[in-house]
Amino acid sequence: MKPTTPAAEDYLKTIYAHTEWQPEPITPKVLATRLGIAPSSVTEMVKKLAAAGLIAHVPYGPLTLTDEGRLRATAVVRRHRLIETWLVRELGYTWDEVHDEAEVLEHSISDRLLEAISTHLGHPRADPHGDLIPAADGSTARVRAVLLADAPAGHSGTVLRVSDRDPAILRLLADAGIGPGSNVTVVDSATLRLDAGQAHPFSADVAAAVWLTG
Amino acid sequence: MKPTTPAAEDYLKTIYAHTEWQPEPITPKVLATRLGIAPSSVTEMVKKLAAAGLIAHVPYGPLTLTDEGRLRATAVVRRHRLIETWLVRELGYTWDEVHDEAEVLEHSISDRLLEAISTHLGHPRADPHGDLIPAADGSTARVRAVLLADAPAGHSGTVLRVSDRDPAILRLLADAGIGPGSNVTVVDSATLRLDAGQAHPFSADVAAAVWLTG
DNA sequence: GGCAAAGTTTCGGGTTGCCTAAATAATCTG
DNA sequence: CAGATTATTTAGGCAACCCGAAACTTTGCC
Ligand SMILES: [Fe+2]
Ligand SMILES: [Fe+2]
Ligand SMILES: [Fe+2]
Ligand SMILES: [Fe+2]
Repeated sequence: MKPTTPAAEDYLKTIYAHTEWQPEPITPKVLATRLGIAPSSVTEMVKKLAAAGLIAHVPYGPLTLTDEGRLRATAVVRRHRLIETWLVRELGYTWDEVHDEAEVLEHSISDRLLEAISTHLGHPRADPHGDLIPAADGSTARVRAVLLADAPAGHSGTVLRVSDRDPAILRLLADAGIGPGSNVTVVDSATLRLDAGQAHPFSADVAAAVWLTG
Repeated sequence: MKPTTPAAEDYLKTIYAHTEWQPEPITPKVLATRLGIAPSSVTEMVKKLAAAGLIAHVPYGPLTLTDEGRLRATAVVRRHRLIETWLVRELGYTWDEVHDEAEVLEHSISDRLLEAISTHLGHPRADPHGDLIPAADGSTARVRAVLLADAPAGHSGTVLRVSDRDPAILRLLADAGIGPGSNVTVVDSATLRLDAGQAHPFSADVAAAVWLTG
């Protein structure tokens, strides 16, 4: 089967990522927005990916990965998250600085290097943001999680994951001492209590980026 | 000034590398061969690089770097060699395995990551093959060296550098225990004595890859 | 049901970087 | 120094990705 190009890898990864924490498949419009390109460009690439058997697509319908497509996607995600973990653990990066670097390197490193890094790190299961790292065979654990925005007042849980899409949110949370593993209680729709200690107000943006145990 | 593409970086790097251990500037034909592409492709890219002020070129003449071009080239060489050093020192690669990986990564890592790696390694001055690593400002030390093929019988010296172009040669030398820092004596045009110890026959290919102190 | 808005695709273009084949310039050789 | 060889450039094409504008579906709403 034909090797995937960096551009194709980004399409597959983004299609995959969209269903990682919610069920609905992605549409071309949303995909175009996420990738920062024109919808017409998506149509074109979608045709190629469908022809290559990596995605299923009926005209005007949503985009879903085939088994082969999902395998390719998780391979990219594995690269991305291992690179992020490595940058934080070995090279002094903070969790808000690693995403962009990983975005590039995920398309460049060889399988050999990837596994060397994984071994070097002791085969971590999650990246600095709490995202699970798929295994080399593509298998991924599934975790039940509740978006902070959807958590009722009084809900108590552990922070599982923070989306790394917005570095500013990551810096904000780091300053508050909140990250994966933190035990928190939702005081009200805009306030969080950390470890039965200090209360922190939070914005809607933050609420849409933080995931807690159910 | 316009950022360089991976392809352009490879052109500049290869033009630079050609004059690193010998004076004659490279010709389009040789450059095409080194890059593994057609001569006409070189003509095309050369026009762009000349227009960008990175190389000097008169039709049917040789290719030489401008100051700006040399700066860009040494930046790529710095990346390449730091990556090679990092792979060997931190990730268990042997010196014959690193070149191809570095060939890709040199175009992908950010300045930030490059300097983090350099710091992590304690700012090494040479890569695993003995090639000097240019400083961040582009400055490079110059070393007088003699190609083993040009060394007279009886010549004694230290191995300064082994070309990493042919991994087989690197494996051969590693097996013989010969590398940068080894003290050797040229017995005759096909035999080398290591540290006044064991004698090793060597081929013309090896003789063209090993550089000794003068 | 009918129509406007939103989403998707088609179409014509543009850039980068590569190719082969053919033309042209430079160099070598007898 | 002329013909042959080699190097270089020109010309025409191709694949990967991207774009905007226009056409065409689908959806949402009165
Ligand atoms: Fe990320
Ligand atoms: Fe992440
Ligand atoms: Fe190398
Ligand atoms: Fe090297």
